Amino acid sequence: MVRLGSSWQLLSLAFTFRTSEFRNRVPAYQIPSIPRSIPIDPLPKSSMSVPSLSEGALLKICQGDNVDKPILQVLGLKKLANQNSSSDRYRVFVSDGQYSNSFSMLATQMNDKIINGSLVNFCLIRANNYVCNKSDNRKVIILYDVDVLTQPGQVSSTIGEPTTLNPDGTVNSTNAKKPASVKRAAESDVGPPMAKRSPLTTPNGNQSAPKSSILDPRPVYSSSGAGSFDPSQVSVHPIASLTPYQNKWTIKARVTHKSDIRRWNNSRGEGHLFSMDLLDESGEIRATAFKEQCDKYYNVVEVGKLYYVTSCSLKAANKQYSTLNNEYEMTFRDSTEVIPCNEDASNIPTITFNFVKIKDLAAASKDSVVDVMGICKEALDATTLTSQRTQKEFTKRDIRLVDNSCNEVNLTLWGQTAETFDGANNPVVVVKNCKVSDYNGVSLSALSSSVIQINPDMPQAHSLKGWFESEGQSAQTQSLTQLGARGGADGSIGSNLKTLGEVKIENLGMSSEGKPEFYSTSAYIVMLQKDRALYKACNRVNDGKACNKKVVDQGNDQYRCEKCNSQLDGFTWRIVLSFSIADSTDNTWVTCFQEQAETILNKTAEELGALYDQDQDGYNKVFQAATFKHYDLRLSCKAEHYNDEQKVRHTVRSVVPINYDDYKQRLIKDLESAGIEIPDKLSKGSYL
DNA sequence: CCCCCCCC
Repeated sequence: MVRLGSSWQLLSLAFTFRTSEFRNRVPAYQIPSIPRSIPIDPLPKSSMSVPSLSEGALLKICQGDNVDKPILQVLGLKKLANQNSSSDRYRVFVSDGQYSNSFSMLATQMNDKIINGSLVNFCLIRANNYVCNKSDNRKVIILYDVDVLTQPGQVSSTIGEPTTLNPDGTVNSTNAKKPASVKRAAESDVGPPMAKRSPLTTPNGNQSAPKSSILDPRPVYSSSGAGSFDPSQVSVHPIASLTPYQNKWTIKARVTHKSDIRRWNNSRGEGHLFSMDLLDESGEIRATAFKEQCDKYYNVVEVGKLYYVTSCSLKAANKQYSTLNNEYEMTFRDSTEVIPCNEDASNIPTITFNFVKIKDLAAASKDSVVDVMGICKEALDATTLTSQRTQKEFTKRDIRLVDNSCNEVNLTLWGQTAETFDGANNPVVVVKNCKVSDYNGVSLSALSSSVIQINPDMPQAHSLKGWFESEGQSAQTQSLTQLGARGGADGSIGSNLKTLGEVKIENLGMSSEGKPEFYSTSAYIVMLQKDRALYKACNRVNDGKACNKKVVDQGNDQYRCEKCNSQLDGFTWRIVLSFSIADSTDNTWVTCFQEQAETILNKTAEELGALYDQDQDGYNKVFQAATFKHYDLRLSCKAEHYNDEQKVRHTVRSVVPINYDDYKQRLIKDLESAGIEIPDKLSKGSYL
């Protein structure tokens, strides 16, 4: 009964389909899942009657005709091998009673109908929304929205004797039935007027399709004919159907994001590029234009507008750098064209937001990507910094957002966005795709993929503005971003709280190349390196900043600083302290500098230098006294190379004597979450 | 062919 050829597997390899879920940008409180109980589609009142199939619909669809809501029978379902996709995909064998087609796919948002048992073999469906896509030489029908018209078991056999369509959507002359009933596209009375045929646009010959009058493929726009673009000649493909294996296609999509032009210069060469995000009914994809294409199209493309885009190269998207819901990304090539589209755009979605209330950011996991809307309560000035890591200069600006959850959060803007931001008159700021960071508690950081809108004309924005003007600006609010809230500069125990054993097991600091990772811990100092703890430093002040680089003692009260390239009469003592910290799980050697070292040794660098010169015994006692003290520490760690060997260096960023109230509360919580009951005699209540 | 998103 169900005819499953070996091509099932082939198709599953060539075909990819993505869900409309936004993967990789799912905070902890928003876990996508398939609902467990889904109501079965409402049935017609006369539930025992079986509607007629739309005979011939599948052939028409494969020829490009638009058949309105055809009624089809499901003859088979096959779950495809899950290729790292977040959701199962089903291939459907469908029949219209006259023809059957084994190259149909069920959009994943329809999966619930299979899971709840309503979409079963032999059932009848109405395809409310579908597309027919040409993938290589195959016609693939994607069923976006179907209603199941029969109850399970109501129909238990194949209706009619359908002829299987060829993979390319054609039918062989020997088994073609009732061809007269199949109208030519141009004569069709359903759907929009179709394009005229041209012999030049039938590229694939008719080897497998002798009955050419019926079986000619639809005209396909050829980008080789410069300036020949005619939207009416074009078969528009859904973004979700694009794969690297197709050469010629056109999408009709809205630009939801456009990056600045960025320049690069590395070992592989130099150049410049911009990228944009494209959205249609079926999905989204990022497109990048390099060099000539960047110059050609940067000014053509406007955010929010619709374009036909043709013939880019597709390659696997690097999910590390994109939160877009697509396995692929596009690269412009010479033959790519981007043509503004002024047609009706009602079916092309506009950018959508999935706003998270500021209050709820406290529960969002670090590095998740969220959309936020808030009133800009304050905008600090833009400042210029130099990255320690890359030595590149960049601009940043912190702004403070508040919403009607009466919570505030800092959002950091970067680069051009930071420079041009205008926070005057408390604008509504909408930001799509910003990163949740644990800096100073909870804060937000814009990404290059962030879309920022100021005072957008949206109902929620107007209502937020109204709230702020009427009550918000004088309301009692609380900020999630504050020093010390979670791992702040005051050293209070903070976010990313780890035991030393966890830090090692998790290889903290090893993953992100050269970029420090921060963590907090409570530990004892068990051993200090007292030799080489001091160095003589350059005391020159340049631009208000001390040089502090190590100087060479010339022996005649003269010191040489290579950094400043100068001879000095004096120096200042500075401390670089190495010590080992331990908790019940492990121990770690860490480094700390001047300020934190002075806290730990309870001496200033100058005092310690004097002891070093004049009182060896006193110097040693300073280190003895510092041993076996218990601290709350904030550390950063990153991998560094020491001749071929990779080691993680841990640096103390802040240190305060342990807060035992906090510490015992954490221990009690840990014990309880491990399922251990706290005996009553410990009067837990007094601790919590 | 980029892939930086920086601050502690």
